Amino acid sequence: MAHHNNGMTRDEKALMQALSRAISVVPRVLDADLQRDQQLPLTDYFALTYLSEAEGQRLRINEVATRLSMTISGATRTVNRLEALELVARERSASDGRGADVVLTDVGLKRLKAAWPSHRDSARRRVLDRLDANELAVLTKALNSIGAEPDDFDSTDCPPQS
Amino acid sequence: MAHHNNGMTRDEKALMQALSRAISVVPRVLDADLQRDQQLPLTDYFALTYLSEAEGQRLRINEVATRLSMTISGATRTVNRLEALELVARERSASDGRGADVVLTDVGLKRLKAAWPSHRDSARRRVLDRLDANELAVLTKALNSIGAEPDDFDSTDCPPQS
DNA sequence: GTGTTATAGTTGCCCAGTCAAGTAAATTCT
DNA sequence: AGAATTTACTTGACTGGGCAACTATAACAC
Repeated sequence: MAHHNNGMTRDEKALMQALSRAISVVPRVLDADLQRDQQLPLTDYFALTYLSEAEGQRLRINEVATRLSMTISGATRTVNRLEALELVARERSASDGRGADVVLTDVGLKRLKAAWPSHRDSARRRVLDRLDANELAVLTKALNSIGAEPDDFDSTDCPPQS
Repeated sequence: MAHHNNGMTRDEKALMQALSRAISVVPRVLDADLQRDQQLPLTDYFALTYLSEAEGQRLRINEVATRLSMTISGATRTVNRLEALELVARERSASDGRGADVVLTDVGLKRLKAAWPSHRDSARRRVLDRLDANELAVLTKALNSIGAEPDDFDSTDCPPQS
């Protein structure tokens, strides 16, 4: 019953619990808010946002993937969805014919502008309003420092047993 | 009210960005670590953990769902997976025949014990080692306060701390 | 008792996103 | 130049999990 010494402390356990709760809950509620108000999935909204901020309102697929923290194939499918709605267009890159630039369309920009207030309010209600300035700063720094590989050991081979 | 009439401040934007990155990345890396080392999905690992901590090592499906922050149907499927591996068993509840208790089996407990060091190390490497004591405390509190509905939610959601 | 409503789970259907394999253009090697 | 390799996606197969509809039991009304 008791904690073993080589385990986590109570505080560490509490953090991991809080983290896994937030990880499940936050994206769901933000997405639900946006879907309800704007019929736009959160991922697609973010993709539009990143495009709107990009030079020439265009990004390569892999840049979309990076910004969304998803795989390239995931980004491909996201762009497919947006393209079907004509919120973005694919343009074969002049400089590199292997892949396409994803370009924000006028419709896409309008859609983004229309969705923005809703997402902003949602983010305030669900997240921002509940944090004071200090928490905001610490949280931002802390969240940015977790997750990524400490130092890449990708060449890990198969575990002992087969 | 703040002094920005329309958008978010730079800091607020940075937070939302950090949050959405962490939300994508953290579960993926923790899950990948555990799958690689223990062939056990993170969700299933957490389910086993909650069962091991429960009175009589048993929980109703809906309690599993609550702890995992997922829907009841999601929890049903998680339990199905675990049951197929014989890590848990369903037992029709004596007191309420509508549903089942999910009981941790001996095999399940062994599996959990075997997986625990791996998950602990993973959590340290990916998360805990990168935070100092103050960050840990602030982050825990902050993460616990975000997400849930502001309007109509039970104050039981705000966890007391000792 | 019978009928009605509420509750606990399960199941069918769907969607987003991952991985691995495939394709096509670009780059490097010889 | 042509072959080999690397890069930049795309696609097929699959998985996890959500929603809504359904089943079975329980509880309440009469």
